[in-house]
Amino acid sequence: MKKELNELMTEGIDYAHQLKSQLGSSSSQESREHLAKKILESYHKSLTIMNYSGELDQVSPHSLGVGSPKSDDSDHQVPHIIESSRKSMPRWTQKVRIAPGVVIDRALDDGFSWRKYGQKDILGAKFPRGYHRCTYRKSQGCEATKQVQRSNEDPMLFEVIYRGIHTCSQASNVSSAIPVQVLEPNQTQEQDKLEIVKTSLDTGHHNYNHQANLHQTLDYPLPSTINLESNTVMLQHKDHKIGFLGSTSYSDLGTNVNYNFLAPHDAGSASHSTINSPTTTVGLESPFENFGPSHPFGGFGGFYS
DNA sequence: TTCATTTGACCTCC
DNA sequence: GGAGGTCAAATGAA
Repeated sequence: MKKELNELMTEGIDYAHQLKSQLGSSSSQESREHLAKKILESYHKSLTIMNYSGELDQVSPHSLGVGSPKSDDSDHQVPHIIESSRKSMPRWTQKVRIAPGVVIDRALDDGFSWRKYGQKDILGAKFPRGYHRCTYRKSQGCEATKQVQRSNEDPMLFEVIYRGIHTCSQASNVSSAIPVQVLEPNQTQEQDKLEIVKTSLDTGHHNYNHQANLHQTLDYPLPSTINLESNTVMLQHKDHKIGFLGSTSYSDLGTNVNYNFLAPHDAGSASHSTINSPTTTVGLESPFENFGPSHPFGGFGGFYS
């Protein structure tokens, strides 16, 4: 299995190099897309293998309430489990900078529909924190929530804390749950994996027009081509056991590419629920879906989900 | 009429 | 006891 993994990763790197070399040439868009697709396939397979290495079983999808969201009894069977596992719910943070003139609601639109259920003044914060939950919480038992906090220093900067994974029908329409991953210092194995993926993705990004005004607090630079105001995602977990769980997407000339990668450990629930696919455990979407300008990814900063 | 937002009260955790 | 998070009634918008 290790050998197979190695080969797949190496294959991905090869394709990435090919893609990189083509970026400077006049090769066709199709050719580049084909290579990018190959890269994604390689990593998709690799991550699938990694996910099946056993570590994911620590947390079953059901235990996190991401079983069939349309189950009639979902509201009744899961609650106590959710209650006890709320702390271990996947949590990540995204920072969104609003450009002047941009409607805040639109800028913060991540493709999911949220219902605000509370607002609270936070100690030391100039602005109140808004509490939102998935609109389909009642009807589909979706436990995803988010908190929106405006920055003290920069009123145009919003910190959005997501908790839980969407299990509602939106999850299959809005492909990825998490945009880009920032690794914590003590993450090693997963970091290596991500680095490889990142390297590949970077090669594909460099040829894109730069319109992004990225505000970054990332440990590594984001591809400078992501078409969004800003994004920062940190997957947090108390015991740091969670691997990495993230995705990125970018757009170029109408072609939007969305990556969604996922590693072992506690991220298991997300891998199942993010895309609602019974046959896929790695949240890797078809990389070349075309989204119209009205698509969530085509909106605000182009992505997230 | 339905659905979303607001907001004070209540609950939970540290 | 205090701060953060959630509930739920009241209110508003479509």
